[in-house]
Amino acid sequence: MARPRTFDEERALDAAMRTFWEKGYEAASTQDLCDATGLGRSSIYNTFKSKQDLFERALGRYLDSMTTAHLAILEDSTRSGADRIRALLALVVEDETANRTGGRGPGCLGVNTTVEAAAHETRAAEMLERDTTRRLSALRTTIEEGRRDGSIASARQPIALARFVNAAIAGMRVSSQGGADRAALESIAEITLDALTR
Amino acid sequence: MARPRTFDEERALDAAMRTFWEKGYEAASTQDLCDATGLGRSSIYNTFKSKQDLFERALGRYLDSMTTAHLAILEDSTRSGADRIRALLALVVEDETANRTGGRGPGCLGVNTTVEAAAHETRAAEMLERDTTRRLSALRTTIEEGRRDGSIASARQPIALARFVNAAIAGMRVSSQGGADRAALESIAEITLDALTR
DNA sequence: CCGATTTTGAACCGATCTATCCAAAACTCT
DNA sequence: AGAGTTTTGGATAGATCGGTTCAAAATCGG
Repeated sequence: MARPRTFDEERALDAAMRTFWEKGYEAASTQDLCDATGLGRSSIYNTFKSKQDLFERALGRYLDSMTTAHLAILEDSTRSGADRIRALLALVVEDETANRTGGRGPGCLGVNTTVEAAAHETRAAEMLERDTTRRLSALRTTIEEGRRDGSIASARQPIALARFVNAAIAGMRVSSQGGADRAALESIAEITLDALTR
Repeated sequence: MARPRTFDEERALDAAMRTFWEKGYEAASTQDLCDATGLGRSSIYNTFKSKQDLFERALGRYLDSMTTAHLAILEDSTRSGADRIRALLALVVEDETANRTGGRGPGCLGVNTTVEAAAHETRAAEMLERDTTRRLSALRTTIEEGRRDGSIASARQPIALARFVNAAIAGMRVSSQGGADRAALESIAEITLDALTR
């Protein structure tokens, strides 16, 4: 056929994702993306239609891996509902402290995009909306199971509790970017659980 | 002396603030700022040192007005501690739904800046840190008073509860930008209060 | 009413932005 | 090996970026 690629598209996507993650959509220049991926402009524009397209693919990759990991915890039927939520929040704490060696880290690309780009970027907003729906659905199911197994005592509607937990995660991520340390995040997680279990 | 200004610096600052608020720091161009304020480039650069300086002043103005309003609620000694927190969360719900006629609104400039710019903009990060300290301090005091007046039952440390409430507010703001409607925000606020009162 | 001083608008600066173009290189298939 | 196809790097385009310069306009004190 023809000359084959000398790079791995998945790897390039990962590198691009990290760049958008660290710098934000606007602040990440095509040159930054070239440097990060090790590709030339032509290769990038040949593989991806535009910076926007590359961003959307990177965002999709990020959301999918992140939410898949969260759903795996929420669907672990060997633990009580409350325990799964607890484990989920612990993972978020781990995430936020891991992505931060020394200074403050890049936070969560989903939250960042919701705040920075969801207003103008229709496509990204749609992806985020689908992701939120997926997360809320899993959270609601887990909470309903927690109600049944007795680990979740709150009489609030499961969907409302699900939105609450999702908001709490976003709040923890913003707090982390605002300088909250691990202990602070852990205590926020504990109190979030109080609202469900007590 | 000399020719006087034909514009009101405060009004210009407000217009600039709104622009940064709606578009974000990076995405707001100097042309956008000229259009929004109605000023020429020269007037802007004569009055403010740079885009960065203008942004910092706009951010300071925003944080101060926002946090002053929040502190007024938290320091209203005619209400119980829990009631003050409830009123604060209600104000946030009001804010988020008011800033959003039809589509989704610009959210909160404080949260936006924490997510978008706090990593690179040292000055902005310091302003946000001071603001957070101020907010947490007032929240902690209110929570301590709520413990004394019996409206707040949680045995968690007041400072931890303060961080939790602050994170909940950020979470509500991100949720709002992610498309949550008024009813959703109200239920998140209610459940946030559950964690304190029960 | 005039000199001093400041504001103002418009032109302009170099840098950088996203994106395209093009010719050389690299590969497959016949 | 040659024809055909794709990748690749570098040059380049056109727009826009933040910021400066400058002369005209406007206002003051005297």
